Amino acid sequence: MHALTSATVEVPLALGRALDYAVEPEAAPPVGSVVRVTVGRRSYPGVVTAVGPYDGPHRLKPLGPVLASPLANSLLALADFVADYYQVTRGVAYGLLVPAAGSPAVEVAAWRLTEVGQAALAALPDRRRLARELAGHINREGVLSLASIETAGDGLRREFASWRKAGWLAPVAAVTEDGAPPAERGRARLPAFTPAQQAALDILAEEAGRSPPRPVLLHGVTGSGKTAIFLARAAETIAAGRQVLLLVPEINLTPQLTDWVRTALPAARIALLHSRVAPGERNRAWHAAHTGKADLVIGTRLSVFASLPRLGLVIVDEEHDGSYKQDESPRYHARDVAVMRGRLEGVPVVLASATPCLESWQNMRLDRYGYVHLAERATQAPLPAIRLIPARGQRQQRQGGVALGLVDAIRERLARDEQSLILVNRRGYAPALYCPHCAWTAACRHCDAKLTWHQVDRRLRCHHCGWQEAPPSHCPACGHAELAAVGVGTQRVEAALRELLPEARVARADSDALSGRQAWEALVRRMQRREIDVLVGTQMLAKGHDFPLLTLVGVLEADRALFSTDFRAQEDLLALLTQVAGRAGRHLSSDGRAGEVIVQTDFPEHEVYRTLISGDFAGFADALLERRRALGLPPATRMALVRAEGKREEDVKAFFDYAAGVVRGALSEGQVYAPQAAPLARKAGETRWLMVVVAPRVKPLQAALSTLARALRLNRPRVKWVIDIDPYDFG
DNA sequence: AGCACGCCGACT
DNA sequence: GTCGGCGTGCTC
Repeated sequence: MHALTSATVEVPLALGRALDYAVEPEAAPPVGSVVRVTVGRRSYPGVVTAVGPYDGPHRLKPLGPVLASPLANSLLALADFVADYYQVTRGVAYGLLVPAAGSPAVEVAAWRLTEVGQAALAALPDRRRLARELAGHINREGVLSLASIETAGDGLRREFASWRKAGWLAPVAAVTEDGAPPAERGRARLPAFTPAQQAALDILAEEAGRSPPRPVLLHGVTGSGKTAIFLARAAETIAAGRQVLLLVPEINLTPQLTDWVRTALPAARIALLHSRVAPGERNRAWHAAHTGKADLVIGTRLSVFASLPRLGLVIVDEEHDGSYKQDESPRYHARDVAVMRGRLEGVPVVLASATPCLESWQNMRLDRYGYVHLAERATQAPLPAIRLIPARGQRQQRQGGVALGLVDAIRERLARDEQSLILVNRRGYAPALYCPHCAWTAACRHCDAKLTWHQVDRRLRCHHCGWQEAPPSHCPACGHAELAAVGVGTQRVEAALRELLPEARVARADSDALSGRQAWEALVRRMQRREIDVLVGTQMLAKGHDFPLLTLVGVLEADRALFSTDFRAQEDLLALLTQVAGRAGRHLSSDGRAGEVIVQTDFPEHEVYRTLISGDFAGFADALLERRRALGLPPATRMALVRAEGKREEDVKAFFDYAAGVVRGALSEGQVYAPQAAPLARKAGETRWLMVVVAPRVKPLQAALSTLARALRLNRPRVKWVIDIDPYDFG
């Protein structure tokens, strides 16, 4: 009987254990290697966690190809942390570490011009600008280096792809990397720093020199030059021969930031790792990071797990942004994972924001984080003027939800050939179709939600499950003939503005009007070409491009956040308003005036609005923190949510009877709140409940929930359940 | 997580 | 008579 050798592999499935594969003893890949394996009839990337003799009962399948050399132990430790903390299997957590496309490292390092290509190029008309540009990247030996493509723009990459398809290029097997020394690659081109910026930079350098370094909160008002500061740190890190990880929120802003980074760090080798990058490209970027060929990785939340063997600095830009929290399993928070990664690797972490989240603020106050505050703008442009105007009460003075004061302000911009942006926190035309006679409202038959009236195609839509239907001609309850659309959504605002300002070119930007990236980019171009005077849209406009001629931002329906059931709604509103204020304030108007922000509110005395005007974020955050402490809410405590949904309500209730019992028995300190119907108690035909668990510290919370997770995986309940640690979404 | 197998309802 | 619902069990 032969002694069989096996490699134990964690696969990204909710299996709860690793699988063994047959390997040749002398050809076994080392622990930590990324490999491809077959599970059932499908193939997955996995991570080798052990190699040794096999004496188990299974008939082993052979191990697939090795996709990448071993991941660092610190990275495996990070995944172990994620598995324990967020209650997912080790396999799923390890799945975050492997390249999404999961194909082996590209062997090709460069491309050579073929004879066909040479001939074609010689006959190329001058007007093919992109082709000419790409040809300029070919060196004297007729070789086009991969690096020049990786750092190129979309257009050039498309051109490159078409050359390949046409057979103009042939692959060249791996050539030596371009050998610019780190000092050169870490060269920075940044504007001269103000004394305040220089002081901030000094503190960051000092904090980075601590051993071990602690995370630093880089808190700076819009326009204070935060980006320049962390890029200067990035440059120093690269010059020292280390790699930098720059996390950005999941937004359309990435191309702009990327351009900025490329200008500031002209010689750095940059890899982009966000979901919009095509799989092949992402795979290449992953390997560039893993092999140490990339100096800087820019990416969204998933890239917090990028393999970076020489990691020297982690930056989380807009650290308060909610898109860092994944809302599907594994429900990790990239900011928190970044902080943990910094701790595990002994690397400094910079958390940058104009409106830090309370979690980070508290850590700063407790001296767990360093603090750098930039209170002044680095540019000449003054902060935009904030104006609060009444939203309700004067019916005749507003139309379609737009106050006449705001309409006048838009008119002023039209006269000056400037642009306005109107933010409405709700899409559709009106959030309800209402019978004025009997108070009936159109409701979704699958959810506990009202249907939204969409005027554009005259349909009623559910924004929670996608259901749509034609409107009834008469009230189904009382037969009344006239149904009224009540409330305000983007479509109604758009319609109202078209009517009030017939000379204005009005466009709408929400998920109904813009599906996909092209539509968004087309809109951005139209804005840049001044083909739009007034842009009406949802929050998606708050982030995003810089429009030089945008001098007015109007905000409608902001007060809704003040009455939200979400305890974080107020800080989120302040962050949103601060961000949109930044949209208006980037540049001076033609006659030298600052941008203006007009918020329609009936609560001008509310602390969110007062803070927006005063800029006293510290006072706001400290007061909020005090209140959270009094209420026993995060970040003063740690919270977890157990959520479950099922077709039958009794199943869901039975589940929570059981789950509540398990957690009550296992929680040593803290509190298990009674299970309750979720805010949207019925969604897409499913009954949804949730249970809140709070503890003064993470450890007991985590212990109790891992007991629950184990119990639930053992005796599978008849409902879909999730455990959400540090929840942000209570829907 | 997928995917197959398996046993009970409304339809080409 | 078949298509298809999701309960149960397995993946090396």
